[in-house]
Amino acid sequence: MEREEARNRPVEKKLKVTPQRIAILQVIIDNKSHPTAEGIFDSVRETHPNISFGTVYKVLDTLADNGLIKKVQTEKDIMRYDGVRESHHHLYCTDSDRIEDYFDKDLNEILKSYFEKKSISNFTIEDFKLYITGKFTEGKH
Amino acid sequence: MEREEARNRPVEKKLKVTPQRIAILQVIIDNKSHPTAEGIFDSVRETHPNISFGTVYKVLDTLADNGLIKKVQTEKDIMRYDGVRESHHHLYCTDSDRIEDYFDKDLNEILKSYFEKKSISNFTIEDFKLYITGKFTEGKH
DNA sequence: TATCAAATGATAATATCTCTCATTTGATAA
DNA sequence: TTATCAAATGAGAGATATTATCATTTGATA
Repeated sequence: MEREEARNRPVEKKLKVTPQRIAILQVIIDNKSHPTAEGIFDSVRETHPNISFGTVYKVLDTLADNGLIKKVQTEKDIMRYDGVRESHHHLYCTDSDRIEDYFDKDLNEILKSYFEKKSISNFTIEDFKLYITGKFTEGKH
Repeated sequence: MEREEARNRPVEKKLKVTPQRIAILQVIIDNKSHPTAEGIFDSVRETHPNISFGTVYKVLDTLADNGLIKKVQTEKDIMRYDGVRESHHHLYCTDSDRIEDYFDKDLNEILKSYFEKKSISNFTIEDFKLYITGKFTEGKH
């Protein structure tokens, strides 16, 4: 699934399409659970046993700098990475360290129109994201 | 200013009121710019030359665990701390590493009523915060 | 003012992430 | 297809933020 995607994203930004970048992007795109650099490293190692940690960090930085993936902060001091590029919000569980994406077009509209009317002095808004903290309840979670 | 505050907060949670805790809280409450652990350490050292880094981290963790201060994530992998306890949002500058508090009661109301009507499946909301990214423009910033 | 759980200070250890640089490689054009 | 070269990689050292350990000290309570 999404085989093309991992190859196409670097091209968009005129970045070299290396096997390492494809593999790393593939992991992030397939894995919806916001993996850490270490998790990505472990996964990529399965198919690229020689890739180094330094490369993983550099690729992640490059991809994030070019907006091809997003860095996500956690309560802990570990970065996580998100391959979803459409505007979305995050659900943070206060029990576990889990983060889930939250898509809500209505909410996006409300926020967008709110800040079209109301500007913040001395600040130009580029983007906003809602961090919703709480607890996952029963069910599949 | 706010001299009592730093003494009272630990009492609320039945934490021991130690000089180190008072000093650290004082720095965070006085300093509106979301200081780092290092910045806090440096400030506190001026009045408590023997305090250790480990103590600063432990106090910060204890205070944050008890909700007396808040941990704030940055794009970098450094934690920052916020002494403001009333509900507020954050402005992130994409140029500098600066974070500013953003208070907006109207926005809080809109979000609150939105999520009263619309629930998220399998998730119980405890709190939400809007992370607004953009750039500080001319003026005092 | 005696007691003791809790907090502190000193220091070592861990973990995440960055840097350096020699080598390799993807993209471009001859 | 092949030559060229800027850019990317791998290996390993290094930097920095944070945590752990533990003997000593201290704040709160009785």
